[in-house]
Amino acid sequence: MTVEYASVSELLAARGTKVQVRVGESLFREGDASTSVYSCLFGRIKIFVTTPATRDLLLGVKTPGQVFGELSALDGRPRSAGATAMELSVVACMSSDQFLDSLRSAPVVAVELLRAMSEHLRRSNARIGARDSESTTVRVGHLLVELGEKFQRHGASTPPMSSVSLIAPSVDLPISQDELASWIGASREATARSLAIFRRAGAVSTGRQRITLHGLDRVLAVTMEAS
Amino acid sequence: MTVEYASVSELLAARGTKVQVRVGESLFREGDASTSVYSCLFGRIKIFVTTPATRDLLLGVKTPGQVFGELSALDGRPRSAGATAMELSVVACMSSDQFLDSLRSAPVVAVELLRAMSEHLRRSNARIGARDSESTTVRVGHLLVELGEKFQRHGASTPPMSSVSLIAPSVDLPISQDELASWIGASREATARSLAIFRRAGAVSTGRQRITLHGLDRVLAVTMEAS
DNA sequence: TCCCGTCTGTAACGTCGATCACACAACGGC
DNA sequence: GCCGTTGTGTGATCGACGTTACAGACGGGA
Repeated sequence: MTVEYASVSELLAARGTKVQVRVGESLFREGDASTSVYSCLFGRIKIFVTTPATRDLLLGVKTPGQVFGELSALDGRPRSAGATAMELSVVACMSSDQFLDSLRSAPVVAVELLRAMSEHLRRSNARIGARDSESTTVRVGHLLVELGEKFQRHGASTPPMSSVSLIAPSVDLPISQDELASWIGASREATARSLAIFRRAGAVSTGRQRITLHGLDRVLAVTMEAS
Repeated sequence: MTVEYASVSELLAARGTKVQVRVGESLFREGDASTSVYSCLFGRIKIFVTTPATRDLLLGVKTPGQVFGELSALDGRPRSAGATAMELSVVACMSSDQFLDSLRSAPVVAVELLRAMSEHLRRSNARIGARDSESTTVRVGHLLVELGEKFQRHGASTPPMSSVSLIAPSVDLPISQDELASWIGASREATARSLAIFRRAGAVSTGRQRITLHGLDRVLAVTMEAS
């Protein structure tokens, strides 16, 4: 007899195999034939496609409670994207067969997964629309806010330096400009130029492998006025 | 007692309400609160988002047997895209509630829908990747091939004019350059220039509201050499 | 500590495509 | 048939971004 779960992440947390992954370690790569499904329990996993030569393009960042790798588990086709740990993480995984059995015996979980995939599809479609009509600066701004939200939740944020920081707490993003650039599909130089705009506006500070956001609202404000 | 169906389209074909839609008629628009789910029984339905002003961006074309409008039915959020008939069509529709009940009582259908949505997600992600690395001409070529495949299946193709046509049958696309341009997210002028390349290569003929493909393989060949 | 590799920051230049501008063809209404 | 409207085809200009190039900063290893 099986216990009832409300979502795929609960199912995986309870019945999946726990695996620890180190920074930069890859769970699977684009084109792989593996069909396991994963759930992030701790840490951050980046999902990306490798487009022309060696350029990655960020599709999303998985944080605790989020499921990934479900596409190949559902249709049996090769991985459409790669998954790599951005920091020390713990994931739960399960074989495609066991996963599909669970879905068939627990329709509630299947419907919950359908809802989660709806969100993905909405995001992807919105991104397709945004691609054409937004400048590099706007795309940089959106990505910074998105990453900022992901990182401020469980991440180590900078201690407040003044009373202003209480209103707009700083968030450190431990990523290089190269990474940032490839994620939004722009050159590193264009990304650096855009970052300079945010820096001059006081919305971010930049350093080696580090981008500090001085309040997501301020970043968003600069993004907006760059229309 | 409910009959067992193998897929959502079968379910809708058997239990949904049939509706006829005329050319240009809209089933729902982006932002609408409706939550019905649809299946195309006959004809072609285009799915699109409206980005900045009055520009549409094509997300897909639904042909008989394909389901659409399922995102809002699954998560209850507003329509993320619009649906309009490209020609006289017949669709089957069902309320969100009845749809969700059916999924819960028929896990096989839910899993089948999950597989279909996996495909959508793969397509969307591939498109995000393609956006950055492909020129207008290449994007035009891909769209022409995609539309050509959709239209040659059930569409009225031009009668063969020579023995060559047997190898490379012509397909008529009844669309304007304006539409084509907005679908790939380019200006009409840039699209017209790209079409000129295909025309000079003999891969297509162009006319008023009409693009005739002289063999999908030839279109693809020109697309390739435009790398 | 020194040195080299990696990362950041910026400038110069070329190119693709958006925008503007205009000529012409096709179709529709009168 | 005549003319207004809509759609096609193409040239000119301009801006944003990719590319190339280089200078300086930081960090790790010998």
